[in-house]
Amino acid sequence: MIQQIQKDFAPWFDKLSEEQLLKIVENQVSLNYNKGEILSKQGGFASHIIFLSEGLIKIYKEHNDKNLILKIVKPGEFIGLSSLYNKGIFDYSAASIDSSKVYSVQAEIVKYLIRNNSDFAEKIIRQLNQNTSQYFERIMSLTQKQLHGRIADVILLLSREIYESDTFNMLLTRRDLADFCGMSTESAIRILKEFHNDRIVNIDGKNMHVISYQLLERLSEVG
Amino acid sequence: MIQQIQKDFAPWFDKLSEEQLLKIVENQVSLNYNKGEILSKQGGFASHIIFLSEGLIKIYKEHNDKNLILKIVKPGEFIGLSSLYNKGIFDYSAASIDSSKVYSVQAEIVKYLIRNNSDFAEKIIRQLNQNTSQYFERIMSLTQKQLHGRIADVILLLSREIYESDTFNMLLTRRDLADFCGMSTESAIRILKEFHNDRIVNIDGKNMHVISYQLLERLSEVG
DNA sequence: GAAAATTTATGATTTACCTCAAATTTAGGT
DNA sequence: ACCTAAATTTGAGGTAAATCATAAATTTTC
Repeated sequence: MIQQIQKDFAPWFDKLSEEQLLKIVENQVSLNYNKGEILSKQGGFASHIIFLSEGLIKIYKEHNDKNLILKIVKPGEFIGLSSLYNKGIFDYSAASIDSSKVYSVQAEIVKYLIRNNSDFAEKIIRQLNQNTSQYFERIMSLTQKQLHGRIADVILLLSREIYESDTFNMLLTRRDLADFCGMSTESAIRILKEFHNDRIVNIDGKNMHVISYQLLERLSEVG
Repeated sequence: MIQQIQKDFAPWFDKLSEEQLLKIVENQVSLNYNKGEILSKQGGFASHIIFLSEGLIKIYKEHNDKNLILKIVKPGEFIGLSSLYNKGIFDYSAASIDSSKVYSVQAEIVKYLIRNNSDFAEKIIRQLNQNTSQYFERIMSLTQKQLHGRIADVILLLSREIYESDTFNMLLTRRDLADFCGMSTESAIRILKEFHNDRIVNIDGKNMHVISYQLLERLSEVG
């Protein structure tokens, strides 16, 4: 059990003491989620930090029936870090896109580690800043680019950051894609088809193959 | 000198050792900026963290001739924290809205403090998460609300967070306001005038007086 | 394996907002 | 105080994208 956690968490916890590692093991629970299941709800108590071991999670904000997907989280990342010290309330919801395996660790333990292990604290700050940098990119994409640029951005993100391949099953529905890009589902569908017809990507259902990164980048650049 | 810094930075540095405080004093420089002057440029080296002592700063991203103001920073906050550990590059620009006084501290010193003072590290994380929470609100405002809701949001922000009064000189130009709300300058002007005519706010040049928070909140809510 | 529900798809219509243009006011520099 | 540049304002026209409507295809459920 300890070995498994050490392995999954490796880059995060390699500098922990035996005692600190034990504290985690004792205050953690392993959970499995099916596709579509909700891990946390916006406004709910953020008593735990979730570490994603396998699968794919979307974190999103809800506003007047419409959702905006803030981030797609892949294995090796924490979910809920930004709720630490933040009134103990999640300010977003999280749902499983694929069947996922997570470790749920008590937030107090993470705070304890931050206080007692400077290496860990530094890693947390590093991660938070990486997230912020991503959020800035998202803000620019969502507010300064029109539909084509935004769809180009999400395809580039999926290919490079999430699946790390030019061919992948994106799992996300057209609606998810639209919610990620801040547009209507119909618009997302139309532009995907356009990209397909223009031989920028090859799309069959949820299977996607990037034909021209160059064109996608160009679309991303011009907005 | 030390006294002045201790006073200005008080909530941040109250738990520092004499040695740590001295390290800051020795690796810091005090600077004054006039209205309109640029403190840091997107893409430039983030070798320093800026602590705002007096004045008002806007941090913004540049994209194809258009700016998006990410945040208005008021005294007591750091600028550039999110660039720590991040390739040493600022991912946004910062400019003085009012004449401002800042302390510029070497980033390495801040990293040193994070490593050697867990209380400080915790405060940094707390601040970063507070910022992130604000950015989430911004994302929702910018992407899910239409013009009226966004202008309502910025007025509420200025009144409650920045100037903490129902009557204030907002200093920001109409263009700044538009850049904050992700809309054209003309649209910002039109909606401000509309709010004025509808007796939601009283506007005379850059002087603003909030008449009805209730209506602003309602506009913010419905988007 | 049929029924129900969700997702994907496409066309027509509407609209919120941008862009352009041109006038007026305000601010900044010598 | 004057001159120039920048900021503010208003109107008209254009358009990107949302919404609405409806249908087909796919997935989920029992």
